[in-house]
Amino acid sequence: MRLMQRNWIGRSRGLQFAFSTSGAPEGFDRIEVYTTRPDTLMGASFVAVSPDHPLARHLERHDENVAGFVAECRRIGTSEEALEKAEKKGIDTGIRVRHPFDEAWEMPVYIANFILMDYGTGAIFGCPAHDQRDLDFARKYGLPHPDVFVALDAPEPVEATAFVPPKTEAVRYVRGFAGEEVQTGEAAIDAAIAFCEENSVGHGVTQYRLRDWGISRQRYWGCPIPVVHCPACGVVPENKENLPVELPMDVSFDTPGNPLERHPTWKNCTCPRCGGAATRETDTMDTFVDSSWYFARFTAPRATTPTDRAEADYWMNVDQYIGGIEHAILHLLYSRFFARAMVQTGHLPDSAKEPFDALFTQGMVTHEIYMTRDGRGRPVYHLPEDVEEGKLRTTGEAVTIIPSAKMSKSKKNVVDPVNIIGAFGADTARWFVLSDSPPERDVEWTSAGAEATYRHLSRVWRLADELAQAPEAGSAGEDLALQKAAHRAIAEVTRGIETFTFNKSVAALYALTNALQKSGAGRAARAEALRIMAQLMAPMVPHLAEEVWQMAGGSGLVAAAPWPQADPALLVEDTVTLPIQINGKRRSEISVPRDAGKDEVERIALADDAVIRALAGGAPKKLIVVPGRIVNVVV
RNA sequence: GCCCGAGUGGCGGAACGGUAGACGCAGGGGAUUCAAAAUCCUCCGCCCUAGCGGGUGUGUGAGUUCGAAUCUCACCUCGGGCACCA
Repeated sequence: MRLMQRNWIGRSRGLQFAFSTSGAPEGFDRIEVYTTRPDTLMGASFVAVSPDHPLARHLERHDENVAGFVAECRRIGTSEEALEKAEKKGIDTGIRVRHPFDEAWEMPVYIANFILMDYGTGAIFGCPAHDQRDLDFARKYGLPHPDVFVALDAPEPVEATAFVPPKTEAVRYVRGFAGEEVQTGEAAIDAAIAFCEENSVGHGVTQYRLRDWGISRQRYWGCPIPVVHCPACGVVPENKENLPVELPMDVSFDTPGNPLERHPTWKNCTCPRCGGAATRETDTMDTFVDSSWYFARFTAPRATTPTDRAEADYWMNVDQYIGGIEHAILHLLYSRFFARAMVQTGHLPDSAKEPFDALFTQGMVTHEIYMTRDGRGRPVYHLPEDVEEGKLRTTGEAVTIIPSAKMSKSKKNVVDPVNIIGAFGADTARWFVLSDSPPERDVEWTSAGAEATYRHLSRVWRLADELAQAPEAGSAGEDLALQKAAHRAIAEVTRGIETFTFNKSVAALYALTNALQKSGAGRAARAEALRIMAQLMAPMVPHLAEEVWQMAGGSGLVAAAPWPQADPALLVEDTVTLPIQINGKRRSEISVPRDAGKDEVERIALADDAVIRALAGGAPKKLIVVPGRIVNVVV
């Protein structure tokens, strides 16, 4: 998670410096470049700038060839996929630069299609030996590719494949200029930056990758952006007393597009500055803007200011964030950013700089997608409940089944638990949803088994109902056995809830139900076990739990009763069954007292039939006894 | 291409390096019933065996260990993210 965010932010440390030029137009006597590998400066063979670089823009106006090339780059440049497949191309500007360490060393300046204007300075120096893109480019245009460093074990010069070892790996520098001859890339980079700073060649720079942080969307569903477009004053912010600008309710979605665009009374307004006729911004904010700070707002939902500091101080932080992995680098990152800003503006306490104390990443619920096509061949999606055996319920038309994907309203592959609730009740629906899959995993939705869940809950109710018929007193042994089972359930259900493995909690409750059903315990012991069961299942099946609680003699509401505590003394067994392995394979098992010493376990194990057979009179080569766990005999 | 994550019965899934498959679903057999529903009992990874029992088995291949689903390395498949970032 943190790694994904780190990659997204794209922090890098490098060197920024300038090449001095010759033959360049006025105002371009220096070209600033940025590199994360300043240690490869002696392997430079060309300089390349982005088609959007000021130099390229300048040349575009004076040179037909350049204009043609740049236009071509822009044409391809729109689609990311095209960009990926596009060949590395460039055009020689005729301009030359001098190497910062050697006045006599000249290199050509290209405009190249693979250089991005919005990262670094929009200009690079190419080091073909240690960058595949640069190497492809250099080979295409017949430029040299001198090695800067070689592998320690196989010092071969670079040919078709650039030599790019991890920065943590030590290599031998053959054209180094700072630091040791043999050093890691990391060390060399640090040494190179230090060297360049000392010699006033350049300075170290930490870069962040900038990505699309635009917040506006052309749609109705979102907070209006409180900005007014005035023909006289231009773009004007709405006055504070008019905030918030609220969405109009009387909109229709009959025609495609943003309804705000064609809403006359909302769209037309007066300019907050000059009072003249103006129009509102019809773009709205993406929902991530709201979701990035709603948890802070929730601490004081009726406050007239964004937050109430006393309330925020009291309630923040968020104890537990639960969300899908798709939020990892979007919502979670934006929220952290917002929280930092809100700490600085005084809306949140300092401790909320990181607003979430814990994160649980839940899986997605998936379902098949059912599709037909309309008269014009456009896809039409259908709800699962409208489809039966591959055909539409209404018309009998066959549907195309698209493999399972995350549920989405637009694809209509959503299911509503309302069917289960209608047939079996809310308790069954909740238990069913929690029972099988651990929540961090993706699950294919199926309602198969809902009925079985209902049968199980009925069985629990029946067990409570039959309590009166149980014998007044059971044997002490049976009573104790049931008590132990109940306390084991307390331990397991509690652990399951605390670790979000609700499926394991449910499994433990099944086990307790089975134990109760088979038990010969007396009425008091059964009632106690039932009360514990009611408490343990209350979070999952609150209605049934209250009933069972009452039937078993609980007082008040089970929801108000304190969570039961497992008695450690009841969690241990007096005798344990130990598996016996012979050469690591399970061959037998023995029963020993819980507190049996190693010697005693050994003695019992060596008396076991299977062990005697395996040893055939000889002595074991080795005997491993892990108390309470296992015995392994090596022969 | 790079970076994460996951691969266990027919299915959902359990297993601090210590009896693989808990618990559930589906399925088989039986009891009860005139019959059914409901309920209860029982079996249930695969192969061999009449049975007792044996072999084999956690994506594939190696390794560490007395012992590996679990740890290490390589590979395969699937899912997700990023993707010319100098």
